[in-house]
Amino acid sequence: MLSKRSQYALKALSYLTEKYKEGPVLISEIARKKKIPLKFLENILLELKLIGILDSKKGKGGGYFLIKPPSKVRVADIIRKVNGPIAMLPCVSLYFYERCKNCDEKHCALHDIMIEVRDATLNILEKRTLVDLAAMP
Amino acid sequence: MLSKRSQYALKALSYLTEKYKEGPVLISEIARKKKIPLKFLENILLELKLIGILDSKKGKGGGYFLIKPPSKVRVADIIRKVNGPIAMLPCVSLYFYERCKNCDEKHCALHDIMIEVRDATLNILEKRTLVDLAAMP
DNA sequence: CACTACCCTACCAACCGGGTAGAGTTGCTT
DNA sequence: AAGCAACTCTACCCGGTTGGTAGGGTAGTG
Repeated sequence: MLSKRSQYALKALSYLTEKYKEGPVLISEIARKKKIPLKFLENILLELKLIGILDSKKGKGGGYFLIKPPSKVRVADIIRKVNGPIAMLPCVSLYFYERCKNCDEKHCALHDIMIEVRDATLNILEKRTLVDLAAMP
Repeated sequence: MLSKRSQYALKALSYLTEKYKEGPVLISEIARKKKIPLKFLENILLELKLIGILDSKKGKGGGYFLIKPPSKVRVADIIRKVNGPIAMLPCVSLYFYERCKNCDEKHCALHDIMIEVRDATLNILEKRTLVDLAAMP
């Protein structure tokens, strides 16, 4: 499961994508519309800014906004940065790889299965961007 | 990512599958061979017994053993019982479903993407059993 | 009797999912 | 130019869970 933090981050980003052309959006507006605890969201948006996905403007008329066009931001990358590895095991992660101490990867059946799962997942998440998240009928 | 607990559980079960015909296996043997902290493993095996995957025998010649043929135990079910939901969001989980407070599932693009991911994952994990975990060359 | 699973307590460090207070920056108004 | 309101930003605190380490006691079985 994605952490609450990651779930909220995705929800917030999808809202910011909808409002992409309308300039800065208030934290409080996002919190209200997406039903996210205000102070927690504040913290999450700050992280997304440090990561380089969002930027913010202080003072009246301020708020948060996407720094890049939504079509350039992949869902897989957001999840990796906010939640961590997408793979189920460290020894099959592409971006967070760690060697397995208790098995030989060449002869580990668990390893093979989890690589399959990882590839199937990435095949979906790396093709999707924020644009796909905001596609509302 | 799977929790350490789940990773250890899978490793332990794959070892018990290899030794399926040889009777009870000592906790200490599993811990040594799979490099799992002994006391932590003790706790994990106990849970697997309560869940109904293992049984144990005390005294000399005792230990833990599989209660069912390895071919009857699906990897997906082990993960669900030890780790929890396989899906990335509660609102797309089959066995741990929770309604989404901040979106309408019929019009939520995130929801749709995560259902795709879930199905791709389950398509692999529900076909695999312990037999596949122990397949060593 | 020795062996082994079982069960309990206590401790620790780090992270998660929040809550609360207040300081700092900016823009608008007067 | 001053002041206020609208905002972000920073910091600290809480209870619970994760992933251990360590130790000891109990009970069933060959």
